[in-house]
Amino acid sequence: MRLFAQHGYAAVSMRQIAAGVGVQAGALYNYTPDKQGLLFGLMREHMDELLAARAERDVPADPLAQLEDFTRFHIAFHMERADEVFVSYMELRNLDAENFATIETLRRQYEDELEAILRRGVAAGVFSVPDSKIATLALIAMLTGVNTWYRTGGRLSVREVETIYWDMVRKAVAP
Amino acid sequence: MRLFAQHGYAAVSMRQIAAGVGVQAGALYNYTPDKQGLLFGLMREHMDELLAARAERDVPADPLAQLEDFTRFHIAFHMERADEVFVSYMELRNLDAENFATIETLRRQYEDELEAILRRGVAAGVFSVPDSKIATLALIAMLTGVNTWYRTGGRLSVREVETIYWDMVRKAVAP
DNA sequence: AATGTATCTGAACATCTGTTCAGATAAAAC
DNA sequence: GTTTTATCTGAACAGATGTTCAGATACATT
Repeated sequence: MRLFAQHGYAAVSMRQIAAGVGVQAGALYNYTPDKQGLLFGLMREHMDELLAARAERDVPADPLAQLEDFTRFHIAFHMERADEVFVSYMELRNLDAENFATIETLRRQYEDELEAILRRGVAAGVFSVPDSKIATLALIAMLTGVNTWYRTGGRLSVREVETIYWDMVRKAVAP
Repeated sequence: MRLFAQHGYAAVSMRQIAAGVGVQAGALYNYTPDKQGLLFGLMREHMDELLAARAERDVPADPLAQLEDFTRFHIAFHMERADEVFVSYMELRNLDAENFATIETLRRQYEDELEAILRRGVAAGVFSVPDSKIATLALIAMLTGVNTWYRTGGRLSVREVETIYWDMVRKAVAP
């Protein structure tokens, strides 16, 4: 996973992966049908864990608290899995049509959770967004952007970053 | 460029590139010292054009108008160069240290323009952001996210997308 | 028409690619 | 202690990779 994140799926050979886990290349084929299966497995696992972790949280009552919860969850989860996030966002094009569709469905599920929050908030009059679908994608892009600059050990804690982004998210959807 | 965007730098061979321009692989070496030089050339050209296009615009007077101008410019420019943007954001890891630093410097220049706008706005009391550097990166990530979903010929025009995002940007940095 | 310059071809190079598989090795089940 | 099962090795495979280069081709200048 670290190898894929650092060099890219296509640039990493089965022999490098095998060396990474201390084994010969041929042995990998006891665990994956082919190279793409390996990538797909990692991606699917990541998305499953994302949705599972999300489902475990108990949802607050009002949309504003739900949005804050989503924001903090998204940032915290993505920050502690920088490699997985990177690969899952970057290597989609290396999946064949079927595998791509599977991952895309999972991603859509996750996006739908945020969109549902926004819609409820708009209906309740506590949010105002020009277009709930676009707002969803815009906010997720903004939040996921943390991964491009955050490095553990920097001047800000995860909690502080959460708060900074929450401030902007809250205002962006304010009426 | 289209090939790099669709399949990724590492997944595209020199022979494929050559075929794309109707030539044999060897002929490419009259134009680039090696494969990475080709990627670097495309990236550098893209960043130069970005900064040049930005420099051509005459800047509005107040920070609010400047921010709107930046937002609309960024979206419009990035939407009409989907492939270049995609490659420039995705293939950074395939550059060696020196080339990477060059591109990174150009990107930083661009980000600094937005940050300067934000700082002026904060100083003038028309903006309020928790951290101007982070806000810069957050906004750029959000705006660049358009490239993940927008397809020409969809239900929204570029101008409409600009306006939708501008609404969210404006509110996100509001006092 | 003859020369010089720039570009392109097509083959060759050494090396790497994903994948397969017979046989070695180890662990588990009886 | 023997047999079954699972896992790993190491070599082999056919083909692709980036890059080089002598020679062909086309074009511009004299």
